[in-house]
Amino acid sequence: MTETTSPDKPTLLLIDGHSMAFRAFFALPVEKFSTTTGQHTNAVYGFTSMLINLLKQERPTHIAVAFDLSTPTFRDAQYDAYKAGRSATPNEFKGQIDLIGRVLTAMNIRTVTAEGFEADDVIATLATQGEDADFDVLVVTGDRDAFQLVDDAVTVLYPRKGVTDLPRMDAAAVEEKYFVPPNRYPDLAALVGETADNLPGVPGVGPKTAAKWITQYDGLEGVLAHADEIKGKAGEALRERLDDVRRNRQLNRLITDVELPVGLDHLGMSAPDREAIDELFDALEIRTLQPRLFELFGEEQQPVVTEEIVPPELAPLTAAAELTAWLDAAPAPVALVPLVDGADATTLVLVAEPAPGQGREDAAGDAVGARIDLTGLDAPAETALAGWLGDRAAPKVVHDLKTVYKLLRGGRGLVLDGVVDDPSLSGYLLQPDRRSYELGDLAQHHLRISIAATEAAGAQTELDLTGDEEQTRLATAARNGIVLLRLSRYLTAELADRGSADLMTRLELPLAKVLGDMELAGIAADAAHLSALTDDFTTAIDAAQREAFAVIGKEINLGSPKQLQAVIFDDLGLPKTKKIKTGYTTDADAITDLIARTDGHPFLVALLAYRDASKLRQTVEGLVKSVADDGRIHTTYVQNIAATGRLSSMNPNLQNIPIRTDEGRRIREVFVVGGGYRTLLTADYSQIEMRIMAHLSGDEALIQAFRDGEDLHRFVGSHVFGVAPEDVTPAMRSKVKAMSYGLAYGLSSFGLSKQLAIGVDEARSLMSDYFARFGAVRDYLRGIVETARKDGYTSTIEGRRRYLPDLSSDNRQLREMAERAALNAPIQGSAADIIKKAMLGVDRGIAAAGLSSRMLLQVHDELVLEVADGEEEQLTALVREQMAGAADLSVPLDVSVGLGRSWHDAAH
DNA sequence: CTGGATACGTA
DNA sequence: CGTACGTATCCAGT
Repeated sequence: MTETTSPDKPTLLLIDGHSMAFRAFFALPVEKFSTTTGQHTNAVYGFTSMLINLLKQERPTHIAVAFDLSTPTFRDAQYDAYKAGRSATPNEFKGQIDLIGRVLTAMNIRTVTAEGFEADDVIATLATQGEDADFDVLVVTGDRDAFQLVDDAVTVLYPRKGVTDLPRMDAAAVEEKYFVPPNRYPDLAALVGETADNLPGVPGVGPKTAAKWITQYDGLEGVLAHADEIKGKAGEALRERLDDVRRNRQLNRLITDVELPVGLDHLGMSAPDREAIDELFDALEIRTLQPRLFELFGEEQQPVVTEEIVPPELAPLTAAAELTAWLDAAPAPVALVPLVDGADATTLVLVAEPAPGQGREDAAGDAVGARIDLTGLDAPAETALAGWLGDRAAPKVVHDLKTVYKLLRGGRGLVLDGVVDDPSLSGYLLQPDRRSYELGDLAQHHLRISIAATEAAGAQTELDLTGDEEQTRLATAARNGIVLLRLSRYLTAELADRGSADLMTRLELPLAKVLGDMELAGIAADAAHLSALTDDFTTAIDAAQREAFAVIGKEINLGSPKQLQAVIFDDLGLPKTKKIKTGYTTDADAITDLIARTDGHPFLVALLAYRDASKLRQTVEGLVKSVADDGRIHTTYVQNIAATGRLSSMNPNLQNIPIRTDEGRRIREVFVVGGGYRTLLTADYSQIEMRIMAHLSGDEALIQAFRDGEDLHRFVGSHVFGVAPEDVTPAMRSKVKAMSYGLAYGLSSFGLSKQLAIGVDEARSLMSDYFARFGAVRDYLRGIVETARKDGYTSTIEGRRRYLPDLSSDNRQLREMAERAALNAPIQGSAADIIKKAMLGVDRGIAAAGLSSRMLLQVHDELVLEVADGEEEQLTALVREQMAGAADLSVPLDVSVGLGRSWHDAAH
């Protein structure tokens, strides 16, 4: 495979990260490598590409990448001007080092640094350790000082040009090039000098002269001792520079005994974290490298522990006595994995294994498993099972609790309780920005094990399963059960370490069941009204379309931005709007602006009317499609999508039903009270985010305003504009309102000016007046970003974290995006915490009072409930109490409640 | 058929 | 050059 490494010896690959990244940076054109967000990636790409080549060619068994630290080294202490005179690091390079670090982490390659030392010293130390342990050692660096390490075991790969041409500098190659053996290379370098390190050598002395002297006097010491014997101009120059040469030699000696946090046994090669690589390479838009990398590590070479996980035999439990006996004997907690056929759970697979320390030392074989055929249980067994499932004192672990809960409750009326962990939720609390919480992804990421089937067992729906397939499904489920238990052990410990155990067990886990109930309930839809709306909107669409076509004298697809651009900017020759990737935007803001500038161009007016109507029809049609057989619409809430802690709603999304326009609001008439219930109730928090801001900032004026029940925007307006509250005009009020909300989003004066259609100067003075009056708000917002930058994350009032690594990015766009996210996350996230607590309170309150009313929808700051006959008053009081009492802030939480037969009518 | 880009609804 | 989402459509790529 390679010419110099022996196949029987382990190979240690050591890379000087900074040096090679820098080479890569200059080898590849920076303008050709950047992401859509403007992050330059040429060094990352070049470095990673080089690394993949090296892994392929050299097949190292061990690997490390050494980096310099920005802190001074002992060399700086010895020589003020060490490395001085280097031109400043190009801006485009900064930050790519961090990204390379992230690539290495994802590849499971250790990076090594040492305070007070350079990467070279780290490499020299590891190379020496490797050599002592009888490794073949390869050093990849653009720093010639490394030549001193070369010997029979150590070879330097020194870039000739770029980062792909890496000739092997073994002892013979060094000697051929520099006329001295490797161990004397630093002697030679001391005489010749090293520009890169700002170490001037002896003028007029090049490698040839230096080598001659070194050979003649047996090393640098000899040369210095006999300096006065050396004749000629070069000898004179040497005598004038003796101190420089001694200093050079002192500085270019690499340290081979640096104390390092890692040893060789930490540096074994392992496969990359596929998911992390995918995520990172996608983000960096260097996807072409993925196949090259994964080609190196064929699936079978991934660190698959599947075969090490021996799924336990599954004891078939049918009789009540068997069931109880098994459950009594199983160590806690029990992993619960349902097998699904269609939408119905047919079999439950139960797995348990003692935690390390809980059982025997060699606990590997102690896992136990059982399966329960749900279709073949007699009444006593059914009762025993139901008792255990509903026993909150019987600890269980499941993946995707809400789905399992619905499956059992909806399909078989079995109520699940006592779930102590769900990795799809604990994984989310640990890393709310992840995009997948599939069992396999989590296992790979957190446990470094790779399971082939990431789907919960039982995703298949084939009706006629052969026996073998059935066995496979059972074995997969059993294996997933084990993974579930181990994952849960890890995640639970991590959450506890962080102090977030309560957030998990007292908020998210119980909420999953509440959401499950809401999804099962759904909300009744008025079918007749839906079709009436479809007709109305269709009429409006047709009219608008006819009008638009009449103006331009031809028929186009009004839904095609491309065709719209051609008509608006070419045919009609109207002024250009904001530039976007595909030309000029035709979004509503821009069109509205154009209408103003063209004095109401009829095509544009018709276009907006068309857009409005078709958007509404589209929404209505979506709803029509999602009405279930029970005449109700069942949305799905996703508990682990929004990085701030909010819920999201999908299939259909009931959190974006129109309300702002009269026409749109009519869609809310579709959502009505269902049979057996009296009315709908809506309850929402007023200005919850502003109240949270007042609370978190501790701004006395703002807090007092809320306590006094003032009209918030009027109050703020009176302070900002310096007028009496009653003299605040509607225009002033709306400006202040926009600004107040904008602040929580990191709004800039530019953004404010654009939104309010005022000058940037006016926007800026508006903001400074605002902050002059509400200084604590400014201090708070500033503090959030500082703290987040320091800690790496933001926190909500319930301790929910969001990690924002981009806060320290040197890419301005990325960094500023992270800063705005940091401003918003604690506010939006705290609001999410509060309404989630309120939902739990309402749910428990309803149960405790024995009411029949139920919660149906959550829309971030609003709840919609279905009220049973005669429960209006009690429920109103209960909801108010629970929502208002969900947090103890320094301001009251105002809740407004409305009743009505439809969502529209219940608004207030 | 998939995915990016665009547009737009909500809090 | 305002956060957080989900969905529909068009269109160019596979």
